[in-house]
Amino acid sequence: MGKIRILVADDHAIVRVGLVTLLGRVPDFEIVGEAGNGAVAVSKALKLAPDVVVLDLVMPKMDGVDATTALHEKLPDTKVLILTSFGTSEDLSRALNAGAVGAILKNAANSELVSTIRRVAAGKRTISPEIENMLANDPPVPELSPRQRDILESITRGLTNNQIAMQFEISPESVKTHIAKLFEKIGAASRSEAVSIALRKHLLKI
Amino acid sequence: MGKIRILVADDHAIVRVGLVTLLGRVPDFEIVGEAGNGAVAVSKALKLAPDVVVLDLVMPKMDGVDATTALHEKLPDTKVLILTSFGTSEDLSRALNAGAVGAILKNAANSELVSTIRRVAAGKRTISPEIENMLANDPPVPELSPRQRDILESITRGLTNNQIAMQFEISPESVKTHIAKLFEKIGAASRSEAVSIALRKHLLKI
DNA sequence: CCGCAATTCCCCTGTTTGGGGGAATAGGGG
DNA sequence: CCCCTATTCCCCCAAACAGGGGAATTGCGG
Repeated sequence: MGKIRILVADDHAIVRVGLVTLLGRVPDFEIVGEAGNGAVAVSKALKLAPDVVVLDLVMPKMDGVDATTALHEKLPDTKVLILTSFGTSEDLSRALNAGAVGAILKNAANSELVSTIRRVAAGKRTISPEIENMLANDPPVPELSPRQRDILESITRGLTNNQIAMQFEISPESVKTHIAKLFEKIGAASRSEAVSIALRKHLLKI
Repeated sequence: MGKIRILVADDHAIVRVGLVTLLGRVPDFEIVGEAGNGAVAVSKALKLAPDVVVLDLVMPKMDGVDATTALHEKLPDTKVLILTSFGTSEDLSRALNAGAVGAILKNAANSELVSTIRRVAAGKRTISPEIENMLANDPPVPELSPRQRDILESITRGLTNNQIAMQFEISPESVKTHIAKLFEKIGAASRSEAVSIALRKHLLKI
């Protein structure tokens, strides 16, 4: 009867202490390592081959989504559990598509976290009801094309169509076309609304 | 030689476990209570009269700024330390103006947190260098008037001047005036930039 | 190979915006 | 009492924007 070997990754030392303390009290759990960012999490996971990696979504160096992608590819048997303080449907669905087995909010009760880790270790996809709800009520917008992301980013900085055209060395007409398709994709009727959606849904890495 | 009596308030159980574990290991610290939101923090503080209240900035029921205001008014001898995961200059400066004695980021090293609590307990204003830096490089924008907030909120929802005028039953000309002054205040040149600043700086309670 | 999305460019048109000016009333602070 | 802000409203005008249409190229996936 082996213990469930766990690696925790969170950029906040206090959260790591909390996780280690909490999970360390569970008899069949064993914390095998800690990481303060996604890159360290991946490299430690490669050495330790834990059963479960508990990953924060927002971290410096490498975020939770990219870390999930890397872990899923290199360690298919290691289960990823996303532990996030809020996050949008976009973030969560990207992490789940990247191969995360579970997702839970940081304000979850301690017992819920423990049972979720047990389920995730067993390979059972486990999404907390709050997150399930979020994904259902606020479905993620379709992925943006690179150009659309560029232009959305420029709009967010307050640039005009002509300035954007100059920045990317394309005609203002093309900018207008990109913006029209972008609006349609994200469901915006104006640039202001587009900025609002972009920032609220974390459509940009800012 | 009394111990430093501490109340911790954070909506994440894991963070509270981390704080209790970490601070519990310090001989002259004593955790006298925990709270999961600002309202509970204030009511517990009133009963316990702790030396230091460690307050998260973002919490349900009552946020860190409002809790700081209440604590500063009712318990002038209790020192408030803001413990935030990110936060903007606006949030931090409001908390400090509300009477917080210190502010530190959640990604601070554990030893730094301990020494900061000791300094705060002694009444020494202690702002972590990162936060000091943030306040210096990104000074908070002046407070908005109620009407300006209303209109900024409407702009963020993507409404046009005419729609905003109808919503508040004023003329479109007045809307234009408010927007012009708003732009000047927050340093925006267009509505898109205004939305960007509003959301980034947490100018709206959204 | 065919379709579809992405990317680029063009036309026209009406609406919206932002900047400039001014002005009146009310209210808070020095 | 005077100043400054907030609030409301008015004028004019050039620039920017959104929506409608069309069209060409590339490249990917079925």
